[in-house]
Amino acid sequence: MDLFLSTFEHRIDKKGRLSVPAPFRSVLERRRDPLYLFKSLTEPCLEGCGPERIGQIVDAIDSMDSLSAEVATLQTMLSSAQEMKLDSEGRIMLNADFMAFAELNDAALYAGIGRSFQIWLPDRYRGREAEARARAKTDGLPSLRLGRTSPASSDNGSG
Amino acid sequence: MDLFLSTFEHRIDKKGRLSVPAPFRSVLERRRDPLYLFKSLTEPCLEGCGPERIGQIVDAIDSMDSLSAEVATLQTMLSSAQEMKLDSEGRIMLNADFMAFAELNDAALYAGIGRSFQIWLPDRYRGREAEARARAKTDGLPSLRLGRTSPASSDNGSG
DNA sequence: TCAATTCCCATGATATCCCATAATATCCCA
DNA sequence: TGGGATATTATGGGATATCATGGGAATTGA
Repeated sequence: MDLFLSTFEHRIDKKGRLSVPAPFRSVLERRRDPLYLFKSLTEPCLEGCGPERIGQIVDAIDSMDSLSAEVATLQTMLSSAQEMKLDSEGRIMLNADFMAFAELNDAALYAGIGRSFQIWLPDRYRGREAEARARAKTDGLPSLRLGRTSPASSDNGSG
Repeated sequence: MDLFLSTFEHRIDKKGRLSVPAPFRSVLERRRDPLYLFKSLTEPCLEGCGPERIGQIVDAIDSMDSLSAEVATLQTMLSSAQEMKLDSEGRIMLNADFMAFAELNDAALYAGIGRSFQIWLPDRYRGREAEARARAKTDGLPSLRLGRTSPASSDNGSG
């Protein structure tokens, strides 16, 4: 079970190139997965994942009423998704749309969140993190049954 | 699993030519598929796909009651469909009917949505995208069982 | 013959390849 | 355990290939 964890801040050079953190790369390489990025639907950041998540969205669209609002939403996700090709140094190039959406300029922060990761403007991410920690202090933790989920799974269902 | 993803905005030159995005072309070339375009039934845009999707529509018609309204609807899709020939630079020419239907003039936006893609008037597309994102923020994401969908796999099929 | 296409070539912008380098992490062996 | 040797990583730059786009010439078709 290899996951995207931890955070990494990398520079975006003047050609627009951005290194993918080596630990994330090795997760993808181990699975022989290409990397997909798409614009988050709810936050000003980019989401990174492997092909299985993209496939789930494609299949969900096919099985839903094509006139529904949900399908339009899923199509919006797909039409912002892109298979990223890494150069020989493990870098990606963010297109202008991605850069503008996440308001990136010369640096980006990767935040691993398990099965996927996010790419943020570093300062904005750190602000959100501080907010989340403050909320946890006042509101308490979400109900997490750590240490005991369902007994069955070889693949635990934390998503 | 090669899919039509991401968006591309291209110019329509004064001869009426429009480049097909290189990533879309390579999906079609890899499969040795011709490109079909037809008028969307539900939106003011054109739909693009390979022959397998056309075949699905034909098969669906064959299996349905030939007097039903659904059959008439599917037949309408087919009767607007056209196999597009690409020139040596990978461009297509949209006929007057297609241009008028999608209200295109000097630019077009391709939106990849997995197994097919759409061609929009750029500004209109961006308006729709903004609406979809606003809706997602208020209504939440569609109920996608991410991390666990049906056991039927998504990653075969094309490769 | 005229208009509309198709073929072919040119071009600027941009992405990609390949190499270099500095900093850091890892390995290896005394 | 220490410390030098080696590998990995992030980053940068020049050269090359690809891509979108435009225009002239040849070809088609009515």
